[in-house]
Amino acid sequence: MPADQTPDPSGGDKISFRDVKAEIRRRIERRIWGPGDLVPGEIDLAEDFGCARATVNRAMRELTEEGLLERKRKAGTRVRAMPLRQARFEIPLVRAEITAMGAAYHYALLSTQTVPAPDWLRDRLGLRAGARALHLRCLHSADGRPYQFEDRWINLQALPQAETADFALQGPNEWLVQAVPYSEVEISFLAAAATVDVAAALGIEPGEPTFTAERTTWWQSRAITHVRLSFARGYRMTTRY
Amino acid sequence: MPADQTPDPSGGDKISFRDVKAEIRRRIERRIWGPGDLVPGEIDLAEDFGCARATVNRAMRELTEEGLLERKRKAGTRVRAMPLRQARFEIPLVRAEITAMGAAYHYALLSTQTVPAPDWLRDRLGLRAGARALHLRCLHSADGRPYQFEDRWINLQALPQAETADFALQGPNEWLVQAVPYSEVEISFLAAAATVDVAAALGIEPGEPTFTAERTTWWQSRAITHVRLSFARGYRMTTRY
DNA sequence: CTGTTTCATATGTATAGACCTAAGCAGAAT
DNA sequence: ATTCTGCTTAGGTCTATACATATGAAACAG
Repeated sequence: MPADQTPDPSGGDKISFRDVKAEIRRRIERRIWGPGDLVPGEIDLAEDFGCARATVNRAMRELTEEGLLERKRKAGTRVRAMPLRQARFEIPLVRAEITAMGAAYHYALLSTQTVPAPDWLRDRLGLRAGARALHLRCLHSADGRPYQFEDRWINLQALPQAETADFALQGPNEWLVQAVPYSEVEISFLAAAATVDVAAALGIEPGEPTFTAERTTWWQSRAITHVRLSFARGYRMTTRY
Repeated sequence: MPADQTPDPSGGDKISFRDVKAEIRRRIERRIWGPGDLVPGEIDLAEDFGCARATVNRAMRELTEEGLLERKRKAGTRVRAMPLRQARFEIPLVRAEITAMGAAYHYALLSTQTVPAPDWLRDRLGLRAGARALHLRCLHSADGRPYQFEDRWINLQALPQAETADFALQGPNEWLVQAVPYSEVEISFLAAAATVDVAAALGIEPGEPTFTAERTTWWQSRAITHVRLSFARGYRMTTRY
């Protein structure tokens, strides 16, 4: 995780929790406190740094959150023997992703269909037999070139208003965000061979490796939607930390 | 992000920042505070909830961190119109990943070679012409089945001790973690067609879609290592939030 | 009408003090 | 030796208070 973005308030005289974080980081990087070592308690550090315990506490709490420290009551705080490598990916809406690249965003609805949910979908979303689902296929383009193919299923039991919504102009993702405020999500990434229709939509060869994301969304324990996103050739999901 | 893991301290009488978080979450989910709305100030909320401002502050700070709120001084706090979808992936060592599945971990070093860094690598790591690099190829297996093929390059200028290290028993990843404490990382995920040697190592067909991670690591602005990890057929990287 | 200054205000953070709680440890009881 | 019991300790959190800082908005100047 990058350093905090607030500018260095080094003019100030009081010690900030940021200063404490930075100093602890430094001591870990320089191996002054080696992996697995027990670090001094909050009270001692507060005294060393000339600040309140709460300040040290916040610094250490955040460093723990970032994977550098391990804390346990009574046992004290230790430098993680093996720093937790964690990456955070922002999952923007396609529109935002494309316009952020400075490209023109274009959306097209390829097909809509209300059908009985297939078995694998019923299984995935926990629907009863015979449940109906809305099946959408869309294409998102950047500067006229296919960027992402969206294959979406919406649970009509949970979201009946989806059946009458118009997805010709607004993508289902954007419609859903305004229809369902906040939700539990399971997302996975995988490499898949392009199926015939994915290949046709993206303008690639069937069987080509395709970076794919699958996302299932629940709201208050009810499955709302399942989507499979297939990205154009050469797509990379990148982050720094 | 999942709810905090600490057990509900509902026996307590004082209001916890967790309670405040949960209640604010509820109000957002139930649309009591709709997207884009300005929410009451910390002082008002503290009064409402019957707790100190610091408690409300922590609750709102964390919700902001989690992408549900937007805060600006003087302007106040708003519900994010479009909640920031962010996923955090833990990048465990392969060993941990495999043993966590309950499978037996096995590591094999396929080849080691000290060579002049190829152009693409020099470019990637910012090395000068003629710089030497250590090139390793390894296979990580789960219950005897290939799981991940590792194609790693180590900058010998930055880490000369790598040349004499023994990677026959310990994987380069684990060696590096103990050699370089904490580092800046760029990681990307992509779908690639298996090259001949990747396919041979993983026991798949050349050209098969392969989930691939590429990671470059710096320490104090010096490039340390670049690695390309190719995962076995069917691999998925999954998370919930 | 536009650029500048001032002011009020919401958030951001530091502090001292208090109490809670998990958990390591030691000594007692079995 | 093993289990139980309490003491002690380090972190976890809340409170009340104070000051810092960014910034929207209003007052003001050109």
